[in-house]
Amino acid sequence: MSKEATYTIGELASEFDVTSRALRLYEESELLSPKREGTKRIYAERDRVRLRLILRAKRLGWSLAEVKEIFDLYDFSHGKEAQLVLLLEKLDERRKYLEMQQQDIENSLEDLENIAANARQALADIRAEQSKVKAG
Amino acid sequence: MSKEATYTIGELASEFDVTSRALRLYEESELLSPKREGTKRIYAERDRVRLRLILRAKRLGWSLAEVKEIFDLYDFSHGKEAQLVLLLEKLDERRKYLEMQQQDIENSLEDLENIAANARQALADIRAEQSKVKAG
DNA sequence: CCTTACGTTTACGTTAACGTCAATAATAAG
DNA sequence: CTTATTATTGACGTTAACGTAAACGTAAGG
Repeated sequence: MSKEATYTIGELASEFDVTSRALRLYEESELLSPKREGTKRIYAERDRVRLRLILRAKRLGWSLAEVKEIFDLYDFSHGKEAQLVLLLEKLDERRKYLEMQQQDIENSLEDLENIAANARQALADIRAEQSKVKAG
Repeated sequence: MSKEATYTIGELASEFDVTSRALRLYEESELLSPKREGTKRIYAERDRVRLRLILRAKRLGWSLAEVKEIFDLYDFSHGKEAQLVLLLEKLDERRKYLEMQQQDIENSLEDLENIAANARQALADIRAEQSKVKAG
């Protein structure tokens, strides 16, 4: 009996801090599929979940087309063997890329930390020198 | 005495699997600064290192402008206190974003693995059904 | 009834990161 | 010397992911 929660475009936009223009683009790109109430878009929980996924994917550098590919494979995978095989292949491909990114991030964090350590040392040196001058 | 290794644009391009057009763009964007030998670009080890960093950053979704910001801060940080403080702030900002991406990747990997597990199960079911039919 | 808020479609503008010529030069190989 | 190969500088084209503005509809509140 519990009617699922629904959202207007404005609500979703402000919750996820995106513009309604973006939400309309995601719909045009077939990533979201809100119902209509007259002319107005009504987003369901499913759309909200997908929006969260879209934005996470974007933070990792995915294009909308890449997100759509996974969504589509997932949506159409119920049944056919060939589709399932294809889905598994694509998932594996994505997994490998994510693991590469994981390594990239670790390396980046190391590099940043090394630079930061040097900078902190240089800063400490400068400040020590300034105290000496003041005290001298 | 050891003269450092140098590279032509073609060599670097093929080593990193990018086009020479991209290398020229990175130079125009002030990310690389090859010397010239007449009119031809001569890349040094420093450029090669930076190119590696650029490409890694790109895999993580950075824009060229973001890469340049860090390069510049790093290059100009030797000396001034204010610059060092700014550098440390930016590094910390980047670190936080990288950590968010790390979390995003973990979540993504979990999601992909769940989908894959379901797909493998569905595939196994289909194949078991097919064997039954053949055998029956 | 008028305003305010929120929504709609249509359509042109913008930025980043290259791709893709074209015309030309320098250099190496046969 | 001729021919590839590799390079150069323009300069225009392209795609993605929105931004932005115009012109309009609708529903609520005072």
